[in-house]
Amino acid sequence: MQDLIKVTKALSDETRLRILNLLLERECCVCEVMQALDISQSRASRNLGILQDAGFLRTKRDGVWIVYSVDWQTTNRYATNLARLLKDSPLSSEVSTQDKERLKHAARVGPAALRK
Amino acid sequence: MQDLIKVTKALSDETRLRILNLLLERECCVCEVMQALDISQSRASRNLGILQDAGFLRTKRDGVWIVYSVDWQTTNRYATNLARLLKDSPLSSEVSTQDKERLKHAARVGPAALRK
DNA sequence: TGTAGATATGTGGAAATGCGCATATATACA
DNA sequence: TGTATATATGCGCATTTCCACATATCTACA
Repeated sequence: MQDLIKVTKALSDETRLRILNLLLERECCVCEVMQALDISQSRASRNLGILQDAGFLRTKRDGVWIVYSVDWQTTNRYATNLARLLKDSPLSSEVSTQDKERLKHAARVGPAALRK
Repeated sequence: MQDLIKVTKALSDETRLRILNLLLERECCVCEVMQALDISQSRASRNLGILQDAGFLRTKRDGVWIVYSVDWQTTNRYATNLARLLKDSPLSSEVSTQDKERLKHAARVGPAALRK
């Protein structure tokens, strides 16, 4: 039961829904998520962490960057089911369209560079 | 997107998860839910309302009682998917087992009678 | 038509959540 | 081995959520 609660709680937030929706398109590092959703670094990092803790995401290091991607091998079966549901019918709202558009132009450049 | 948030938010609470899990067994009036989960009347009513608002439940009147049941005809497709997911693999925790056990012995008797 | 009783809802308070800001951590690369 | 920089996290504040208690509503049935 706690597994299911964790999963639904993770998805019951607009920011995290947008992030998962984005990562279903392609894997991203934190700084790309920041740019795509136009949110702060701590906000991106924290919400990615919550999605990962719920079993939706996994990480790998790529040079300087931590790359998050959807974890289809997760042990939380509910997460797999929900991720598939969202993949089969992606968000179609104005916001999520913009997210994906901004992702196209996002550079793999960290917060330090973005501040300038 | 808001539909999906509403649905996941509705399920991200233990009380409501227990209620939906219960109603997947059989329809119930509010007083039966109170008894099965051993919760207060206002708590039962409010959470049933939230589940209904999210698209999971529908109601019908049966004499003095309002009977809640899973709405498989809901317009919120996410609700149908989640309800099916939960139906296919019901909660198996200690708590939910007790809920179903208490439901067996629940009488269709209102709060007034239960207070005595 | 009155009323008992089942259900819904207003309210206040405690706890949880989400965020920005500042700072800590950790690692790639010189 | 030092350091620049990407990511994680402690903290305080504002907002939301959840509950119990009390009260309102609404309808079946006398």
